[in-house]
Amino acid sequence: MPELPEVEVVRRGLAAALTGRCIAAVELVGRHGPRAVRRHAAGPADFVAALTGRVVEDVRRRGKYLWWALDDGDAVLAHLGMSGQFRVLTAGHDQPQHPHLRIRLHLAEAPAGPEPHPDTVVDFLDQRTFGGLCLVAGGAELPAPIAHIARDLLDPEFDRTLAVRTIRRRESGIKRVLLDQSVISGIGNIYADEALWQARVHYDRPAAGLSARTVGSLLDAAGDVMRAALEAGGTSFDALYVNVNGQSGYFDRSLNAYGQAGKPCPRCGAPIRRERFMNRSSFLCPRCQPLLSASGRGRRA
DNA sequence: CAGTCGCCCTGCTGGC
DNA sequence: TGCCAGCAGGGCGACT
Repeated sequence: MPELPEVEVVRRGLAAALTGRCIAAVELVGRHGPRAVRRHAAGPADFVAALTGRVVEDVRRRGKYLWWALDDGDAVLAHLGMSGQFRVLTAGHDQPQHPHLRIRLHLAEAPAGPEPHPDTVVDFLDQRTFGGLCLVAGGAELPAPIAHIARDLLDPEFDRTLAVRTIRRRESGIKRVLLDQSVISGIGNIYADEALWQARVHYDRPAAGLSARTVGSLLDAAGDVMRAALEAGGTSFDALYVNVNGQSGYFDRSLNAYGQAGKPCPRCGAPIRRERFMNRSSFLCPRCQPLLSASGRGRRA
């Protein structure tokens, strides 16, 4: 469930722990350790060897991806998938290993000293194993595997006018388009439903049939809700999303539609409904978010 | 080429 | 009590 706000919380935590540090040692842990680096084409052993001794210069993010810019221009690209977590441990990491631990990095102060920093470890945990890391040559600015991902709503260079135009050219339902990371990145199921609720738009309205003004307000709503979620430390329903210190965010208390089936719409009081769409759940207010606009406006050919 | 769909995976929950 | 279906769902590859 990590979407943009959750990944940004993680990025900030990793930046504080990794920037200016050297990766002194890399462990792939257990049966699923190698799986966590499956996107590294040269294989698990190469990943470990290639990463060891590298110095992290910066931690960057686009949409739901984050990457560590290394001082030689390469990058370590990471995606949390459904359940990936980074944990920074500065002391006491001799406790029993977490069952979902896949990768453990031992840090040292840069320039690389002969001894690993005794107390600083970065762990990658992943229950459902959809996430993972890989090393991308020359990827510090923007790793090639994610070059097709569009800028996200919190990117200073995000082009709202361009995004509105792109969305309105798509022959598909609006939620499908919002979830398409090549159109705008960072939005997942939770924030898509929240933005649609905020803008009073049904998830299956054809994107091409929406006015530029409606699409604009939808983007603004998505940006607003993700900024608010970021301030709240992200959305946590369970133990699957936490920050690098293992703490939950509390934005789930502020959700208006997602996960609220049966509860009254905070705006009009009608019960929020859960429907299946794209093999996922969609939550909406049937009164505020009608599939057909009130005027009927049937543009049937 | 744009759009759609199935699959990857683990762990928890609910029904019988 | 135990078993299994269903659910959670981001992203990619394979189709139409």
